[in-house]
Amino acid sequence: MAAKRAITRQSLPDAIASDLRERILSGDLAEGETIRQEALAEDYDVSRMPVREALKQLDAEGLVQLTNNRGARVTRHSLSEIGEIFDLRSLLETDLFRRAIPQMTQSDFARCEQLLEQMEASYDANDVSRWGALNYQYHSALYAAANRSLTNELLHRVSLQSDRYIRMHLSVMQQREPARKEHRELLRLARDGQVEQACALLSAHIGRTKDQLLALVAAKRASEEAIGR
Amino acid sequence: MAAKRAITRQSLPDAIASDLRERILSGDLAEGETIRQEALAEDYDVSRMPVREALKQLDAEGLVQLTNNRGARVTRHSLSEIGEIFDLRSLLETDLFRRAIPQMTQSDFARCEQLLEQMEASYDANDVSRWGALNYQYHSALYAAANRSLTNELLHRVSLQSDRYIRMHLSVMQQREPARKEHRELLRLARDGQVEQACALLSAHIGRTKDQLLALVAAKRASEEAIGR
DNA sequence: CATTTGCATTTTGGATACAAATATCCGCCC
DNA sequence: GGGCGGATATTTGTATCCAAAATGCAAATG
Repeated sequence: MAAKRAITRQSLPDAIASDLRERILSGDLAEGETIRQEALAEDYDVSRMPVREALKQLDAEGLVQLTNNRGARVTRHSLSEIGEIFDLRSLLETDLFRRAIPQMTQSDFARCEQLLEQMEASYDANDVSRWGALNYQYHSALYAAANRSLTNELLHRVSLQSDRYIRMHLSVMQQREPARKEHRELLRLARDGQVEQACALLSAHIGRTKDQLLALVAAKRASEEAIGR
Repeated sequence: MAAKRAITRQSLPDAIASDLRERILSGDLAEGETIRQEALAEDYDVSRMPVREALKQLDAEGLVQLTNNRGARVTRHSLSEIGEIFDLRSLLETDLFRRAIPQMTQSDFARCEQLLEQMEASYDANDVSRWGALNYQYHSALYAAANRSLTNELLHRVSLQSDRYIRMHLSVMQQREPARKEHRELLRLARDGQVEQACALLSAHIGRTKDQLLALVAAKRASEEAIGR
């Protein structure tokens, strides 16, 4: 069997969870879709047990919803929940950024710079999945100096959710140039130690993404609704 | 249709997870302690499988740490991490409170009032476990009007962690009267719609708890250290 | 003809059994 | 005498099997 790809260092449930996560984030598994354990087990050529643990993990991450004897569904967020996700990102990220800026060193700046370039490259190449990962890494690098592992972990969870919707619509988002500029500007303000301006820009950046995305998701759902009936 | 009389008896893993959670929060399972699946399975008179799922869930909640073939350990936070936990609470709770206050209705206030009384009663009765639950419920009730389920969920996770340390030291905390007053004051400010003052007080309240607790935990660890060597 | 009840199928939940991985301990070599 | 390596024992991870729960369908009854 191919696809087995000895990730042997990672436990089987974790490997499966990673793959499922990617499938959900990429939209391969759609919102609301029910997941049958047995089918997955067959797909991955393992028994249902590791699949169950993987699902449990994703449930904890909020990507799927596990009901008692009724299996797993890919979570579907309401528009207001999607908005909330971005508000949470804004809240957590500005807090991190505010703490990080005074602690940032040259190597932090260098790493951010590097990620920024990779991110722009992946964007130009239309590699959505890679862009999503890099976008998270870039934001993460901005906050690394804050040295706040728990907050970062929380942010990671939240970002997983927002990534789903960003990636779903990245191709049609008109934010190309503005976002690119904003990302650079964030770094510049951080270098200059302009804490409050930097946080304000970050907040605006996330807020703008939120507004754009909400409009796109709303439109998409409206059209799906229209087809559905 | 009358709201579906929730017969939803919780699944075995959930039940086990609840009990384990309580044991960890109450300090019955100490920090750093290793947990053996088989021992637990025997305790609860079930197979190891539901135990595994329960542990996985607690791992996701951050109460235990699961290493590959080396089993589970009760997580032990550094002092700075404990501080971070309280900072997170402060961040999330002020955000919720700020959003909630303008939306609060008479029934919200009434519910808060009621919980406040129960909380004080349980405190007087030295019922630490009950106090912990009520304290969370009270804070939760203050934020219910914000209608932010995801933020609440995140807060719940974070609060689980802080509860551990609060309950560990509640008996020796000298915050009895000040805290009681602050809790009442929070409600009064909310009633009066004094958003910023209320949030400032909330932040100060959590900050004070943090400082007190950090001192107590530091002292406890120092003495344990001294005995240990 | 509609509604309800019972049966069958499907799907998840849990237990036992077996395999893999890790830690421990003893003997051996340096 | 101390450190290293291998065998054993303990513990975790995975698979298969059986039981219980839910859904859908069909038949019977009003």
